[in-house]
Amino acid sequence: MTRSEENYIKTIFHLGGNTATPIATNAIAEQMETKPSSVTDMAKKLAEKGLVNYKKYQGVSLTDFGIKTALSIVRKHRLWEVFLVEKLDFSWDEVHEIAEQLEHIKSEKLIDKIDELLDFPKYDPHGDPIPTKDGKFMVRDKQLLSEMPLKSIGVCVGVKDTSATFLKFLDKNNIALGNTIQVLEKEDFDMSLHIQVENQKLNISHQIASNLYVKKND
Amino acid sequence: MTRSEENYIKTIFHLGGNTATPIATNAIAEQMETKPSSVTDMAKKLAEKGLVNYKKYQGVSLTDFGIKTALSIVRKHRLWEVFLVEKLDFSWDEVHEIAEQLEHIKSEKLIDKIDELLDFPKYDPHGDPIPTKDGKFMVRDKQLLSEMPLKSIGVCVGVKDTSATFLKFLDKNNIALGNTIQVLEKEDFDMSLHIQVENQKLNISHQIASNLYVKKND
DNA sequence: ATTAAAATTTAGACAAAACTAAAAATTTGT
DNA sequence: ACAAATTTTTAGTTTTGTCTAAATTTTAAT
Repeated sequence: MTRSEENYIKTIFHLGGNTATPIATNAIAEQMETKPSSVTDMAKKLAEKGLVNYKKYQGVSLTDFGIKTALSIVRKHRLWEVFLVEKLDFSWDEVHEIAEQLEHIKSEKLIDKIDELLDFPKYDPHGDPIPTKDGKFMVRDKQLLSEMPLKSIGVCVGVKDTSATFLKFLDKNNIALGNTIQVLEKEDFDMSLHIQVENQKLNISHQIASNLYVKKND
Repeated sequence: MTRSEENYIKTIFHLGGNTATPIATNAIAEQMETKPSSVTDMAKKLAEKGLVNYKKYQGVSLTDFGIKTALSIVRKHRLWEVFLVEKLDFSWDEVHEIAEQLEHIKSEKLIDKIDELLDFPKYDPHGDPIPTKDGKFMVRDKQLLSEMPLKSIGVCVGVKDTSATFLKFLDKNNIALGNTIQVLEKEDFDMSLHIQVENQKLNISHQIASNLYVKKND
């Protein structure tokens, strides 16, 4: 697998191509900041190799083999992120770009050793689950903060947007994974929220709330 | 810098192109298992970028900038090797291939953090010096075991050949860096040596002896 | 049900990095 | 010194992954 092939597989996976729903050429192109025609070319190549299902004009979806491959790349990416944060003191907004490179390192043994060194973490620094060696991963029951009912209390368990700007915003406002969050008020006008994070009350926009995952207390 | 450019720079450095002596196109091609014509192409490109001195039919040598670049790659390679051995329990015969990939990861901060995590090692697992961030490195006063005078005693400080087969041979014979070695006898016929390594006496061929570096006791 | 708009594919081109085969320059042997 | 051998370069081709522009198919709207 070339680096480029791996990036396509990963993108299709993230766009949901692991289900039966095929992903549109355009959607892949947009996500990868490339042209639709390039996607078509690669779709043919990946179909040839048995990684994706592809029929002209019908979009692209991953085969079982493609999903297995995607999970292996995602596993590497997320384990490297944990490594960077836990062992090298990187902050959660710095690790994505570096992990984008490290995920392509070819050595089964290396990533298994990293996994072991980190004591087999289940989640990455952004709260995303890390697939195991055999491709299984925890699907945590979580919901967007924006969808939590009024007064409900939960624990912040992940972010949807992992861009440095969003993560830095959270840092600045002392919102971190593991924090307890309660929805105190919802503003009908702009859908902004008044929330309490640990001992601090603050207002956040709908856009912020719809990028934070919370596990509701039962 | 592309991965390919980096590999050329590194090869030229290892062939001694850091000195004023230019390296022959053929030598580079042979080392890299590529064709001389490919080397010519790349030489032009690297000269264009100010990394090498190149005049037709005159061979290739690194510019100051090229040397700086080479040292940065070598630094990364060797630090990753130490990391693999010290933190992930790889053996010294497994790390080269993986480090060949890791050395191309682009992040100054990453390699500096790895350096720090390892407590700024001076040598890699094969005894080769690790350049510092600013490109300086220790040149240890060492000599080949094959050139040691009879009866002299030294400490094993490095290997010339870093192939897995050679390193495994050393493991099998309990020869490791840091061991004290004495030359007990030299066989004129085949230049083989009778040596004592720590508490063990053994015979080694000239080929083995000429791939082991020793620091002579003063 | 057509037609307009949008999405997708095809065809042809390009850059990087490699190759082969042929040409040119350098080195070597006598 | 000069022919032969070797080394190096040039010229032209290939592969991978990308692009643009044009053609085609699908989707949406009236």
